[in-house]
Amino acid sequence: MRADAKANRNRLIEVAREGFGQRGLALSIHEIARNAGVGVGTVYRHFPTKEALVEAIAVARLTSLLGEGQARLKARDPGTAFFDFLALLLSGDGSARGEVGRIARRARPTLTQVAAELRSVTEQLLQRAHKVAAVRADVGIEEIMALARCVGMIGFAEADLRRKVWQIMIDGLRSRGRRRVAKAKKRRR
Amino acid sequence: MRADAKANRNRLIEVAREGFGQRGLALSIHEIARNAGVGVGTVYRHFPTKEALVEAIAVARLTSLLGEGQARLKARDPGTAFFDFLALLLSGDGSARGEVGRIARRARPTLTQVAAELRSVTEQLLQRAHKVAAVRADVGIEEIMALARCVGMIGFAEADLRRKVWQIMIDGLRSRGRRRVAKAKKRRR
Amino acid sequence: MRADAKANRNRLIEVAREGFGQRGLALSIHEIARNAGVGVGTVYRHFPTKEALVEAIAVARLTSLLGEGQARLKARDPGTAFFDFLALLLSGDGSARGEVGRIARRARPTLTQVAAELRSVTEQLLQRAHKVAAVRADVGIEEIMALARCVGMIGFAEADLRRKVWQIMIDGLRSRGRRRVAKAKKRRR
Amino acid sequence: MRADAKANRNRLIEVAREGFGQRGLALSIHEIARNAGVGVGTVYRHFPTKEALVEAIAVARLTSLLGEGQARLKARDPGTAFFDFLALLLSGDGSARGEVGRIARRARPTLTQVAAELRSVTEQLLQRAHKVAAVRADVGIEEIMALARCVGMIGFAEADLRRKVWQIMIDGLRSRGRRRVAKAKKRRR
DNA sequence: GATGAATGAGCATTCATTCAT
DNA sequence: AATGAATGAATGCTCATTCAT
Repeated sequence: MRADAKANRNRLIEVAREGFGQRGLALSIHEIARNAGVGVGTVYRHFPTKEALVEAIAVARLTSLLGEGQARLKARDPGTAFFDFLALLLSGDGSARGEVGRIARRARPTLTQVAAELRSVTEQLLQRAHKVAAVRADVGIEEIMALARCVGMIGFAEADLRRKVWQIMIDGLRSRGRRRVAKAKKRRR
Repeated sequence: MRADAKANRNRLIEVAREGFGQRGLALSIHEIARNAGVGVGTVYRHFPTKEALVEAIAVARLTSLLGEGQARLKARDPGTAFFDFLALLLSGDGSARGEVGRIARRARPTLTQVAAELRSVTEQLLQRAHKVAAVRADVGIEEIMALARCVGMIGFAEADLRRKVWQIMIDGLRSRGRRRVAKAKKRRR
Repeated sequence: MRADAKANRNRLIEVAREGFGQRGLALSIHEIARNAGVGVGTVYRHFPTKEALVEAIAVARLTSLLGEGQARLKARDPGTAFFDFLALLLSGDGSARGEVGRIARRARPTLTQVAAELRSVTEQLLQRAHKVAAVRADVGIEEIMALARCVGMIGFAEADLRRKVWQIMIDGLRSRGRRRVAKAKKRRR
Repeated sequence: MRADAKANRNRLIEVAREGFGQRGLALSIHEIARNAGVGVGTVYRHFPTKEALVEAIAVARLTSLLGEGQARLKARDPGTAFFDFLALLLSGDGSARGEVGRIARRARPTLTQVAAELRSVTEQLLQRAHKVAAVRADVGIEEIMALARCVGMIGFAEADLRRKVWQIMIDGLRSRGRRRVAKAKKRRR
């Protein structure tokens, strides 16, 4: 039954992530339970409070991003590595949006820890990209994190908006020589 | 009496806008009433539902922006006019954030109407700026509106994040010749 | 409508007192509301938490006892005055029983204040009774309050038990000369 | 395996008795299970419902008292025997308090049976004490049982109150000749 | 017009109980 | 026999909305 429980837990995180992405924190635990096909008690067995569930979602997402980032630290082309990773960073589904994000950002040891590591990896990727002049020289880690958080606030239902903003941002970050190429690609879309 | 009622209405919009900006939709009508110094009944006299109040806030904000935009249509320098207006567009206080924005965006005739007009004015300003090459040629009205909505989602409490993102965006929109200047200014900050 | 509200408040205290007396803290606010013929919201309008309602009940009861005690301070016969008052003190309906009492006794300014005054009045009545040797000399205020609290824990549904214990206690408190008379009366029952 | 099960059962009764004494019926089965170092399922294997557990606790306690009482039926000094037994009767830990007692008192064959036997033994001890005039003549079995139940309602956390009331009661029950001695002892405390 | 008392649906959370492993 | 995951009814409490004054 361990396996079943684990499956339930993952199912819940998945269902809740989608739900929060679409409807924000207003989504009730009852509805999450219904969508996941379990009773409310099961949700509470896995996550003692709604906030704990939100945190679990955030930790899962950041941990996954962290893995992706670390994998790219050894890539041949630092520019590609950075921009590919950035695409992932900006591809959130809005589950971090608004109040959800605010809760998630309340000092929660695990989350804070993972967030710090993620930032660190991002910074390393950025520095490597800077070295080959793939990124505008005047853009630092602060700017990158700010953009990521900003885009993260765009909701699930607005995938189009998200993609557009994200394209503009990435495009704006490339250093000039590169940008021309990027624009060319974009035009061809 | 009319004057009193009108004053109450404006007072309510103002108080509610601030409140929603800081605390999101979780802010209750009771608290809004208390902060405005009236009874709940009075809030409901002016706005039949909470959503109606949210819409009124959005309409008030967009109407004000619309006025600012129209005034800038006759400006001498289309570049300055556009970027000044953009600054206003991006200076929201986060009252459109998250759930608030979602409600406001539900098809509501008045709001839709004002939003369309605002978009039209913005487009005109953008075109005028394009003519003098003040803005990157590959940026269209869609991109501008997307950026504005995205930044609008950043909450009140995160003014710093907002300013940073906004600076990066505006900077990224200038056409190359101009940008150098902008960057120079920014560096000196 | 002030009057209606006041009536509702009193009705609620009355209904809740009876209910808690019979069923203890397990009685839900929903049931109290139903018994009082109002919605739950109305209960919460008058008492912000369940504990506040419990406190209100206790304060009402102690305040009433306080009045009775003060009125008896000027009585001609201190013995009769004391024992009559004691009868009131011991006539609680069990609403202070068990957990209810424990909550009520948690440091709550108003309640603590009234309780202190009640104790003071009881002490004065006891001292006056001591002067005419109506009460056993070795019984102090501590003993009286202990007995009162103890009897207060007997539930509503056990009025018989309450009366019996109470009779034994009062009887045991009289000084010897008096007791004989009391016993005689009791025998005649 | 039988032995294990038996040990578990006793462990549960012990743990639950303590817990209920301190926290009342609010104590959950989960916590009892945790404190006893078993799973909830094991609790339910031994006691089909929470009420059954409460009853088992009461039966255990009364059975133990019954044994003590029977042992004292042959004592040389009926007065000492009676008052010693009374001390045990009044020394409950409050696990019968409030709601717990109410549940236990709901007609439950086993419990009712044991309670009747306990009452019978107590009555015999009382009668023997009456014969040597150790107890006030006007006190019957009803009074004794009433006092015992009353004191039993005083909670664990209020050991002082319990001891005080208990002292007063026992003191009040002695016949006059004896009481003087008792009082003397008490004074010396 | 304004007020605030009343309403009750809805929410997060708890916990006795069941049952697959 | 024991375990603990799952269930869902029930509870305290909030809040948008209505309506008598």
